[in-house]
Amino acid sequence: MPELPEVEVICRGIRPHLLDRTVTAIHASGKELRRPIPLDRLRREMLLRPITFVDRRAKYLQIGVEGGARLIIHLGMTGNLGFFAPNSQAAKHDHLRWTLDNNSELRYNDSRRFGSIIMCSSHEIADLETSVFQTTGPEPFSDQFSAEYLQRLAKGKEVPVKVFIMNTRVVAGIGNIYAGESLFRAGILPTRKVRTLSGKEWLKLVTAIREILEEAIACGGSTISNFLNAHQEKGYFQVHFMVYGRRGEPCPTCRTTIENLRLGGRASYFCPRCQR
DNA sequence: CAAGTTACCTGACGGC
DNA sequence: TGCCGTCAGGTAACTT
Repeated sequence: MPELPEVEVICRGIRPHLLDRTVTAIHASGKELRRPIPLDRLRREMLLRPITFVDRRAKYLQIGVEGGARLIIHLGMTGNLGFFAPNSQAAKHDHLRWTLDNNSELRYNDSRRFGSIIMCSSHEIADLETSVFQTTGPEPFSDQFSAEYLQRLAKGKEVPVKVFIMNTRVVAGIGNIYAGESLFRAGILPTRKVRTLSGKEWLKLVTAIREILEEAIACGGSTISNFLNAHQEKGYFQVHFMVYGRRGEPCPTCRTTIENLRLGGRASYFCPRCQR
């Protein structure tokens, strides 16, 4: 489900409800996610400690508590976090619930269970960049993410550009939808081998990625089937999709029929005329 | 090493 | 109505 914009929208939605509150109880469904939920650790590190920050890094949410411990959540394909009133009915696939000191609840729901819940103690925080985030590349809005950086990394490589920008080691937060939409805006075919892109093309791509992500965040993310923000509201960036899911439809720019193929196992949509 | 494939899991949808 | 195959917003562990 969530790429960078959706995770950012969730982050902004839950932050005001969490800051300066404390967690008074934690309940789990008993089902495993990618890995077992470390329930004892969560209780030991989080309970009764005021929450000091709520942030996003790549597609991870980070919730810090006083004393330095940090909860790190990845939503996988179908994970979501929401805020709920006291005593409201739990839904199917709610796998983790944090009760706050005002009795409201933060809930983690994930039907496919590809997400992960990681609890870091205060003395594990210093090593985060070489542990949890070891395979996580620069943020797309950081100075480190530039045309020069991409061109250097791409040198001599045969990978299709869409697969390259979806590689979390190359850049954080870009998944299948926003990779495809960014390539359309940059006028670059998803199949292009990265060693063939010019500096000018890399710059167009960096700019397109930043614009698309910003616009998607401003729209509250994209709701394809079930993404909802922390207050169970839909995003609406999906109405701005130029190519994603539009096989057989006319290109919004030139009316050429949108095509579709599989790259790295993922559906990839493009306009064969606007993208070269 | 790089590049391609598979596995993890549930649910929605289309064809028959 | 139901059964079956295919696909889905991610990532890492495999294989080649």
